[in-house]
Amino acid sequence: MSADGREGAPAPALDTVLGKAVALLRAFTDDPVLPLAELVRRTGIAKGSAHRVAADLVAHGLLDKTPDGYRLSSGMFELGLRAAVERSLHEIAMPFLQDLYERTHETVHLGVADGSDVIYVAKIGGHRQARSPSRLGGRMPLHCTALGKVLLAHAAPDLRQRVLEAPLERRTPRTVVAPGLLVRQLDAVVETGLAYEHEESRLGLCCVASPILDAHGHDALAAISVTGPIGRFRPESHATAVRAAATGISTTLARVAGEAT
Amino acid sequence: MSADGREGAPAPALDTVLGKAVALLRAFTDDPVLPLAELVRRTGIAKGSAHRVAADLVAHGLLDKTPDGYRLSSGMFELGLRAAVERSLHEIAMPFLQDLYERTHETVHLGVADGSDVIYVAKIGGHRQARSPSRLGGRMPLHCTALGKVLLAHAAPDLRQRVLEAPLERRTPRTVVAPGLLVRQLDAVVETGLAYEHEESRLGLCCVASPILDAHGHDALAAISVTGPIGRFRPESHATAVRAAATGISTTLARVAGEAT
DNA sequence: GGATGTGTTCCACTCACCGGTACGCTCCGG
DNA sequence: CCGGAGCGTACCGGTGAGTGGAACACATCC
Repeated sequence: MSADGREGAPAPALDTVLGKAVALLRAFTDDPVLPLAELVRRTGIAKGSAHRVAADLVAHGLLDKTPDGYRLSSGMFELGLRAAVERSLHEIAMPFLQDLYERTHETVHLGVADGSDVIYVAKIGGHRQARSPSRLGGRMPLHCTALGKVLLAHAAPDLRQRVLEAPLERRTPRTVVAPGLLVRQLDAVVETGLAYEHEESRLGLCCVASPILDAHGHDALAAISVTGPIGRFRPESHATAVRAAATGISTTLARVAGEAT
Repeated sequence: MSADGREGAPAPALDTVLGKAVALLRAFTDDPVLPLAELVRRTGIAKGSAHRVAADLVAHGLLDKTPDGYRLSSGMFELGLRAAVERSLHEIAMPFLQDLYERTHETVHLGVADGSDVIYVAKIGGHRQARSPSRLGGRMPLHCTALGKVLLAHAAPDLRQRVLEAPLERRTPRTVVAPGLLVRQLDAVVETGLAYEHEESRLGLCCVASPILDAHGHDALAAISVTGPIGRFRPESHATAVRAAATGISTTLARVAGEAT
């Protein structure tokens, strides 16, 4: 990561044990295994403390200790999967994503917005899947993926504005970095219920996405997309299928949960 | 040696902040949202402390506070998905599970052993899926599922012995609760690389499973299964497909990671 | 050989954490 | 209308868990 725009971490707060613990857990972004020194560097916790807290986390089964560092344990994995909102979304969406995959045989994504990023909640792909930069639980900037553009288009006005005002990071030569162009695209997304991406996050990849809306049809709870290599994959030809799946999930979700939000 | 120490009863240790925090997080087993009083009841933490720690967890983005209680947040979900081992297993296995689903159109599971339970790491199912008792991140006893029997059959001798010595919980009239019979089944599993379940965890459901073995072909890192309703689903007819997928995952896994455990 | 990066242990200070106690609230049945 | 039960929240003095700097042991690499 570089200079980040992390909204999900409002306050590090390492003056308390809990703060340190969370900071340590949050330090695992891309690299799967981190040595103690790297943890100290990323979190700014004193070496002695980091050592002890990390050991405690291992004792509690949230971290594993390996010969060359620490890593998030399977206990952590298990805990995360119990998260209520994401789980019900996941369960309801899965059959639809499944259908979509069978129809297209390309990589299918389910993502939610967090801050100015999209988080990948589910990913379905076969052996010949396009080498997409997405990982389960991973993040990508909103503005450079189809999934993100859908979420951004339906986002609260202040988030949309904040993203547009900040400099748009260029991921590839084709990434949309002109705010004006992006705004026009977003408006089109709201209009059509579809967003496209042409090699804007990774060269060789393109993508269609559609929003999963709440019961009122206003806010986007999540979004789904289909991704494929630029050669064999024509996003337009799967647009209707993606949109159909998205509305299917939306209505099912609305039917199941008439109470939460 | 990978023989882990994780017991079915994870030591809470609530004499430290971190212990309390973990205890609170671990309290979320089945119910998605728990009121403070219930948390106090389950963990045994003093009300005052529970209140404060829970509030801290909310501040750190690991819990959400709703009108009627707390729940694991999406931040927790995100964190969990970053767990190294499970993620790479998940990513590698996914295409194979996908194939399996397309071939069978029945519910496909990927699970790992933890203590005397199996934890479901992945679950693929369509709209018409059998109402299985499994949930993503959920647990079931090893002895009453096909997935569990596979894992148990390849488990370290002491775990196997420990499970067999303890009384085997009866889930349905057909659950195998006789240790002698279970031993014979487990031996057959090692022999054939396949385990079956006939309405042993839930009436109306049956299941085939096969192990994902490590590079040496001894220990089971995980297992996969196909589950279907007793009426239309004949587990034997999918046995070879399941086993083929399992060995496919095993070899791919061995090829990718020659270093980690 | 020193210089640099690690992980680990030790220990006296101190402030974050503790939990009993008390208060306000909403829902009950009487 | 009122008591009581169960809930969430707030307060606060005492104290021991947590702190982090310093010192140590071990691998590398010039």
